[in-house]
Amino acid sequence: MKQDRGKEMMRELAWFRYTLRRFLRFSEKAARACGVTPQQHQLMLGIAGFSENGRATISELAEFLQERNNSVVGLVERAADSGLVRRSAGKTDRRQVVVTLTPRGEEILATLTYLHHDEARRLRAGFLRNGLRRGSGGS
Amino acid sequence: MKQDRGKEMMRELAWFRYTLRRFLRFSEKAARACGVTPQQHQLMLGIAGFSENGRATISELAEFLQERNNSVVGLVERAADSGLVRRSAGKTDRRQVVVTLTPRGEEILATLTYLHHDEARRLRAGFLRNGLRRGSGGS
DNA sequence: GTAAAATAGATCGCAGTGCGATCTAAAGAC
DNA sequence: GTCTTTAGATCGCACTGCGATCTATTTTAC
Repeated sequence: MKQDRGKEMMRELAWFRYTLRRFLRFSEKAARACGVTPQQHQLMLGIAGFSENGRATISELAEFLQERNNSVVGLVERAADSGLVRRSAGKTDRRQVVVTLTPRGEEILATLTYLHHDEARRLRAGFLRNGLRRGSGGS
Repeated sequence: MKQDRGKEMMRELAWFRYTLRRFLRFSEKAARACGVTPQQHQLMLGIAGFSENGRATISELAEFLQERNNSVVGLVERAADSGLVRRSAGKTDRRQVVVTLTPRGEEILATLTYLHHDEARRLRAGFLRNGLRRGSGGS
């Protein structure tokens, strides 16, 4: 019946989101344990892992974080105040602001990356195992 | 060198989180397009997909949403005001509050579930393809 | 049985944070 | 040169999740 089909989709999605949230809580907790906010952690990850050379503009970070431009401005400012990142004017385009990590930021990010790697792998392995069984519910 | 190993982990994690965020934004946008907040959507998903029989307590929903008890109380109240869910006292344990979906809530959730299914499947397939290549870096 | 401890929610005020609207400055179009 | 576009910055606001605290019910201890 159609009801069961929809019900099965909901169970699948619910499990998926629940697993996702548990991972995100783990991540937040890890960040705070390292003395930074979760947002600051993601900001640093964007600088080091999303851009090519470890330098990112506000707009690039906004894309990575899927946030509005102005939200990132404030985030970067607070991270700079905390000594995690550094801001410098762009060379070719002086409108741009290039954000890089400080040594302290690099150190904290390295720790967090190490902490996250296993957990993220587990998460994805879980998705692989349980998430793509198309057998349940018949074709 | 160890630096490259850490860098590779960061790129992997950054890509992972970026993909995740894009999915979450998609989900939020879909929810709002259906006239509910993203939180209300997740609440409804918890009621229908996390519990066994379509009835969930505040505590169960708090576990599903990975939030504090009191946060869920407010969320449920607003969802009830919007006519999405209904609250009733527990039979066996009168401390408990059992939350169920209204017909309108069911309808909206069904629409959202349908919208999400393909997207979630794509997401997980992407994780499967790109996320688990352990070849890079060898072992 | 009754008293104490534990549990499920509810209430209150607060802080963080992301957003819309608006503004400035630099770059590009013509 | 002027006009338009783009990259950020500034401001106030609204939402929402949390900690602390409180009430009501259930369970445990005796």
